[in-house]
Amino acid sequence: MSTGNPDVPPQTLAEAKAQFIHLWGVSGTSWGVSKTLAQVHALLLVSPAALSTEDIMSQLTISRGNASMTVRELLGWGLLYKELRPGERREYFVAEKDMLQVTRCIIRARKRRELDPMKRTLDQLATLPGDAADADYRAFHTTLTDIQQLATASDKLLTKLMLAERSWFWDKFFKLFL
Amino acid sequence: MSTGNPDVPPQTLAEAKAQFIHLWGVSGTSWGVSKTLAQVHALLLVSPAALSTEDIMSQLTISRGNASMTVRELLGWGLLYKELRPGERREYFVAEKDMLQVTRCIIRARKRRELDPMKRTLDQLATLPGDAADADYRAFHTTLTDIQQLATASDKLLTKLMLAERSWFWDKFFKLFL
DNA sequence: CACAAGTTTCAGGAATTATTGAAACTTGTG
DNA sequence: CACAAGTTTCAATAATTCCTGAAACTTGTG
Repeated sequence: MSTGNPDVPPQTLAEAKAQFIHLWGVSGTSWGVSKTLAQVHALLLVSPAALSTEDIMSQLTISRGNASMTVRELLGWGLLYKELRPGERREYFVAEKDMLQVTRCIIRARKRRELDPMKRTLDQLATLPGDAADADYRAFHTTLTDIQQLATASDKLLTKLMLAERSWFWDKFFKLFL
Repeated sequence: MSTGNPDVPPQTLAEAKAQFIHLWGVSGTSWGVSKTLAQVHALLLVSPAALSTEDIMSQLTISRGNASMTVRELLGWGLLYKELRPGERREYFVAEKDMLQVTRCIIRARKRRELDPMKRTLDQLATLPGDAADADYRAFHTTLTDIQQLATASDKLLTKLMLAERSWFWDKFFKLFL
């Protein structure tokens, strides 16, 4: 599979797929997700059929170890499903294709890994007692309280998005905001 | 300044500051922002007074070059202001402390750098013509259209947040969602 | 139980990204 | 204009993160 050179309008489906996989890899990278993880996800997002580890390895030219670990991680995020075929030992994987579900999975995973621990630390830091006459203390305390507030608001918003009904989601997200 | 070891409840303001700076650095890293950038930002967020490059270097134990480049980048994001003191050549920097503004700056910068280019590529890929009877093409086209739709919705939401009045922001963000 | 087919693990190497530090540059001043 | 005080640049290096590949493991089968 080619490099997916961007900015050249794709002529064939294979080119377009390669460009999409490349795009997803680059985007992932700039949001702290490893290139391979994003690319395996992209590959499966545009595959109508389930793919085996073997398929993934060869289509993305990555090692067996990398493919295996990456697939397991995506399963952990809830972005992939195993497809077991009777009489075959080999495992196949399909991506969750519903972008609302995909969004929910990503929000859930990142909230759990990053936002929640961060909030715990902030809570602890914000309680530090101190001298209200000390400018240093006041600056620290005010900033921490403000950040805490923002973190709490984000948390609640994300939780709501995560649990929302599809209809609620589109109602609010579209009618209200756009 | 110490390492900011987390999970140990801070006893002094200096410890708490160090922990906050550490936290911000770690969080930045997992969202694709360099540790130093996040830490310089954190340092200035909790400093009541403006700091010079010299101050930043010594408080975070980083090199002059690193401090200079980082400060410039934060200025570019709109997260820092220069403070010039009459009769002094040295430049001082203050952080934007209003977390709503901070949020807007971050949204603006990341939208411009990541979301916008991505949307352009998606638009191009989604227009690829093809055979509706081909499962491969259908999978590609459907996924791309869905992602495009999500990207457009996010774009609009972020734009609205970015430009919103403070009152609108809190009204919607709190009353409606939480 | 020996083997085949497939999966997982992980130490070490490769690739990427961040940081340093010294030299070049700018700018105000006597 | 020479100097001092400060800032920026960037090639070299350090640190981090990612990926490979081979060995160990698992599991179904004759």
